[in-house]
Amino acid sequence: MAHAPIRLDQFETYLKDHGLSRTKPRRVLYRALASAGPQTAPQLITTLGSEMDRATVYRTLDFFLVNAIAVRTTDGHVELGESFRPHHHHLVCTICGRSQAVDDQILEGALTEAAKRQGFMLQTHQVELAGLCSKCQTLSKSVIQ
Amino acid sequence: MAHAPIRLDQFETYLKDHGLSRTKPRRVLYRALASAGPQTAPQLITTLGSEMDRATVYRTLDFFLVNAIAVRTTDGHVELGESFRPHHHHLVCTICGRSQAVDDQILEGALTEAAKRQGFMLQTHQVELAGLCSKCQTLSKSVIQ
DNA sequence: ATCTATGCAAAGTCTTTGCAGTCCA
DNA sequence: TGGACTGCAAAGACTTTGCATAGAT
Repeated sequence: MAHAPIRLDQFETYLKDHGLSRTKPRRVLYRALASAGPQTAPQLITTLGSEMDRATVYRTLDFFLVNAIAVRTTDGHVELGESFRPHHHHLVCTICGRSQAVDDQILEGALTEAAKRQGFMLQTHQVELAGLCSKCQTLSKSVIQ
Repeated sequence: MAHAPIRLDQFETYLKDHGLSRTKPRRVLYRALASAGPQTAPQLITTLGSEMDRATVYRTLDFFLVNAIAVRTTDGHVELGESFRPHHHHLVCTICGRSQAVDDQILEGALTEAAKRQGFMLQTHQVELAGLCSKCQTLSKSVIQ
């Protein structure tokens, strides 16, 4: 999964502007989410175990969620909020749980048009897609046949 | 939370048509989800603990998810899938709060195509749109100018 | 009759919590 | 310095797994 450059200074500014403490664990977790995308707590613990305690991962995750620095996705992963990454939606595989980002201008346009057909001027939207990824499509076929 | 009548026969038919076993625990879990709406595994275990084993709750939940009988929501709850409750999206006006249903085949097609572009076969989706309804667009213009 | 699903019980993970020490503003 | 944050360690909650039995087609 490709990601935009890590805007660590944007994060620091955000904390400062909101009167929140800037600590090492918060920076570490922010970098992890910015560079590796949506992850679960256990995944982050595995990756960051040497840099911060498990309890701190959970507490910092809660802190991020409460302060809108991150959001939870349909499949239980956590990712940076809208302010810290480009706008996109999710596509989750219902079998293997793999999740990938959708950044699709055609889809964005379709949403705007659909709203317009009903007389609305679209301001915001949330979209969650779920289905079978290419790998699981193949696997389920071979099982069924 | 108000819910549509429990279509247990629809569920039975679905299982039969897909060559899946119809068992008591599956019926119990289905009724629980149909009558009480989205719930977490622990909640279901508390409620149904006397009727089925914890392990069975988890296994049946997985079974429901894999077979698209249920889906997972953003906050980690599980609810019945599209086939077992009316499909609809919402369009909410951010000023007057008026909400209307969206039943737009073009939009549905656009979602399917967007998933396909990433190699996914779309099974379910959730869409929430928000913006200004025609009336409030007019009103806000007259206020601004 | 065969194959699948369930219950039981135990093991394995994940998450939360209390407290003492450390770091930030 | 004072208050907030972190690490450590233990407790608690959640989820998964193996195996024998019961149930479904």
